[in-house]
Amino acid sequence: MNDINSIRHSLSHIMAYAVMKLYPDVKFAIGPSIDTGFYYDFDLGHSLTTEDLKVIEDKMHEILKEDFDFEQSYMNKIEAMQFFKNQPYKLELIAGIDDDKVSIYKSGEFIDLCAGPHVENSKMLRSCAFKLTSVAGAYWKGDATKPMLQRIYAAAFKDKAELKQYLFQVEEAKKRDHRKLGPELDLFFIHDTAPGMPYWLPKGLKLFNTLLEFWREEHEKRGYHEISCPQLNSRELWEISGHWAHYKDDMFCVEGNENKPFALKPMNCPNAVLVYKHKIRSYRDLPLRLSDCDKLHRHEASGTLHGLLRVQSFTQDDSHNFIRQDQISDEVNAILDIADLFYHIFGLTYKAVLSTRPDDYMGEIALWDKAEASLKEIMINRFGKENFILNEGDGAFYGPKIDIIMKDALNREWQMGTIQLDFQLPLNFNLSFANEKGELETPVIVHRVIYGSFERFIGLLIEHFAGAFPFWICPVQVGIVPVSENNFEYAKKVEQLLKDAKINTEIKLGDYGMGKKVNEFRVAKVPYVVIVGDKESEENTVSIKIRGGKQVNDIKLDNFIKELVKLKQSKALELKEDF
RNA sequence: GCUGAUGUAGCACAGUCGGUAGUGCAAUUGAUUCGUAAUCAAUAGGUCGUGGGUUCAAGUCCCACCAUCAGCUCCA
Repeated sequence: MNDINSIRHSLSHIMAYAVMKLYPDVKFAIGPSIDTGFYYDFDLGHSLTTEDLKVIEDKMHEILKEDFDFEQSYMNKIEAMQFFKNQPYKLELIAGIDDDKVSIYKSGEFIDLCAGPHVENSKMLRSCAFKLTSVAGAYWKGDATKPMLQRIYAAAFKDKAELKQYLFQVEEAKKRDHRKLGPELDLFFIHDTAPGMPYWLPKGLKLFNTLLEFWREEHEKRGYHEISCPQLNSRELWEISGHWAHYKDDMFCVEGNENKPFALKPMNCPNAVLVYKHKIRSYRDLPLRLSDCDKLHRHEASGTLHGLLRVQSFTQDDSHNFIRQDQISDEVNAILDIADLFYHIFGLTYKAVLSTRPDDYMGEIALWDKAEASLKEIMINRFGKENFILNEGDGAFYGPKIDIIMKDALNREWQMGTIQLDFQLPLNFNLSFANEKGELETPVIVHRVIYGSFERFIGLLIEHFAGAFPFWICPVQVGIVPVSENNFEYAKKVEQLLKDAKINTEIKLGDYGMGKKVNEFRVAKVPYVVIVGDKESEENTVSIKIRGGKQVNDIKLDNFIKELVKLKQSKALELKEDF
């Protein structure tokens, strides 16, 4: 009965009790349990600081010394409204309850509108461990137009050991944070003068380009045609596409010469549409898949930026597929196949979400219904009925969509790939193609990305692998350490041969000890450190230290290179350890 | 954008009651020519995020702005 959720939920009531004692005028909102503890939202009429948390936490411990039951009782709505007459948020909640019977919990002097469950008695919470971790603003009912409340978050577990373990895990996860690892590994940095616009360093760009190259190969095989379009477009284009009306606050605008306003493109769609319109199209041209990896700029609210995961300048691995209505199912399936391939190669797991027609939809309802039915069928066939999330009414106004969600090191969710059907843009731009009878038909546009954006995907990869990437995407695949200056010549020969074989190689010819050089490569998480001394140069071999610590000696140089080329081609997740 | 917090050398950090900034690693130079997680020594490096204010005196106190961090909202 006293599962961890009732414990956490009960502790949230204890916290509310403590806040009530410290701030008698407080208005209570809601206080649920969450994965790692609980929170409670309060309206105090003023904000809380970190110091206040300590006071509240002390008060909670004081309350827990008391001995009281968590008593459930019921009221009808009228009684409840009367009882909570000074609690506007509770009144709103009561008004929203369908049943006339309302559940109330009393714990000590604190009485709350609550469906439970709770532990039976405050004694049962004494052995538990909790820590108030942060204060944050949170909008009432998650609505930015409603008042901002003060939310207190707490971590809570069955005992001290579990809490300590959790706090330790959080610290460990922070070490995987791409914002720390990325600059440390010389992949990228972000300067204060260009918030949310990453600088790609040589190693980071190498990784970026490896992903891009893989992407190009796989998409060319599947009938995609890459294009590139203007970064700056006249405002007129955005007015036709409808973006100006909906999106102008998020666009970086440029005052053009001769009073012609321009804006940096926040998405590629209108340009792709112009490429489509560049020629008269026939049904024989469809599906026409126009992909592009141009840079996009979106002005984001200042508090939302997050390393590479939420930036203002980024590169979607975009494509706009122009198809006939009866090609929707096949096309979406083919795109999901690509997504499977790409995520599988990196060992990434994901969650798929189908979002359907919102209230403010545009277009023909029959087309929506048909498209949604086929998307649903695809999802059920691929993931099983229970293994995808259906967000009714959460689609874009122009069409239903499938999103791919992944988690970062700290379990925060990020949208990666997305497949969006669009019935509206073809109408805004008056797109057409000639069918078999020579009549004009309107195509459907599928907007789709697989990585999502290279920036976000790389951010996630850094965290997923903690910087120790699979061999084929490592910016430095082999590090070379000569034992002494006498071995520089042979070391350079090894370097040249590896480079000829297109293996990313770095050599350390500095005037300092080899131990330090080996360590530098270890810190940089280089998969193979090649050590060459007199013995190796005489025998034309290498000794290697493999990432993780294993050592292998006396490997024939030509064999080593051959094996690395094979490893690179295989795109294996694991390093080869036997040579 | 909103709520709270943070900002000292490339990085990690110290700096007490307001008295004019330090340590380690990295860098540079010299010595060392070395067999696997960091050779020794010396040197250099900072308008303490930016701009105002209080004060005889500000890294330290106050205000504004910028950036970052934890959330909320939004989003690839």
